[in-house]
Amino acid sequence: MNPEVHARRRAAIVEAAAAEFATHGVDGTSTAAVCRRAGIGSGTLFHYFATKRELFHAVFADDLPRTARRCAEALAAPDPDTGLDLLTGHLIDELTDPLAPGLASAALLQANRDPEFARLLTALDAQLQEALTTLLARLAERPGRTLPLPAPSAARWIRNLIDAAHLTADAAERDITTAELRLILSWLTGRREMPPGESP
Amino acid sequence: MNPEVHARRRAAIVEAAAAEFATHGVDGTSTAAVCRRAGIGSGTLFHYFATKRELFHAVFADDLPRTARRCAEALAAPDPDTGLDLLTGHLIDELTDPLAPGLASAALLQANRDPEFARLLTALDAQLQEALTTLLARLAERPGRTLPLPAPSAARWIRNLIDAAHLTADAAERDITTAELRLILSWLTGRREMPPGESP
DNA sequence: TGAATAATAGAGTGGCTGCTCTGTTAATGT
DNA sequence: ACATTAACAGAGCAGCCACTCTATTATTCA
Repeated sequence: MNPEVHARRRAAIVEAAAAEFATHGVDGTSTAAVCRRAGIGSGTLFHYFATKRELFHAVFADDLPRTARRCAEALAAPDPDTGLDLLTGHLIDELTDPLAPGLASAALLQANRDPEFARLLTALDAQLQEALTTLLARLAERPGRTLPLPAPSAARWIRNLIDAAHLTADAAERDITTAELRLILSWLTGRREMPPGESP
Repeated sequence: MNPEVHARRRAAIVEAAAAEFATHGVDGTSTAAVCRRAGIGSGTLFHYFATKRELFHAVFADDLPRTARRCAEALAAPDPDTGLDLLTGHLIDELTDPLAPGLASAALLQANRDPEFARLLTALDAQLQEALTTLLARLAERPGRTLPLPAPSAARWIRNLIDAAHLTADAAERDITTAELRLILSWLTGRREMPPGESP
């Protein structure tokens, strides 16, 4: 089969699986449910993925190259502040994905008992951590700019904060949440002025 | 049977269940595994709890009165800062529980599909949210004390941050994490000075 | 064209699960 | 002492699950 077609069909299965995993968790999702949502037979599912576990991994593994590209773009920005805004902007945009909270909690649970999956998550986190740390270190070198925490710690808390926002994502209050999140991030990155449009 | 004995045996089962749920999740935990760990037969388990779901609820429901007591103590403190330290201190102490990350992620997943459990978690969160908001509002009334966020928002971010710390709890870096957490909390509560023992 | 392989469907299977049922022992109240 | 109820064990059951097997159709390529 044309490899492009193969990739597209595989991606469609992964998408259906992501929706099921997000709402029912890994163990709560039956392969039959994924097949129904994807409109395929079970034989087809196991033709593309050897096990349910491998299917779950695929949901997250597909994010690796995208994250890498975003990190590279942010690091290539002329200004570290611009790069940070770019990177955190992407992360905040992902808060609008209604599947995000469910997937995040399913992933955390799986990481507790699936070392291979834990390594996958670690790789994803490490990409972000490294890019954020580099950008923050560039900021800290600027005269008159001091960070309240060392660059690696600040980077970790930026990730923590965004993870936390994911977990409490409430559609009704998302605008407030993201505005406050930006305010806290501006403190973490040592900015004196308020973000544009804010006047508390 | 003596009701005290009944309560003690019930608690022992809940404890065994918590350990299983934390490491394998709700769906990944079989009632047989809980029975083995608790050293009882399946008949006994279902004599104390009608369903597995009810058993899982019990793991968290037992925290309700304890949280209520702590909130009352914090609100009764003479100084809002002292009350906040008391409350956040308890929350930070819970980071040392090795079961916490697993239970937290299991709870998040369950809240997605079990409305009754979601209500239970909401009740737990509401207790904390209310107490924190009250204490922060008292702080904001003080002359010369300004909070970077409104009291309810600040309260929510305090909970968010601690939840996030739970999820990323790493035994090796816990001291660093809690120290940094305290620093961020001192900013969120509008304190000017650094926490004692810190000199960045 | 024809052979080889990929793609797909879906019935079937062995194993596990939550829970029930029955029987037995211990505690309690009168 | 005795009746009643609580506490407990564990065999058994109906249902579900991940995955396999077989058969059929589509695609590729020499």
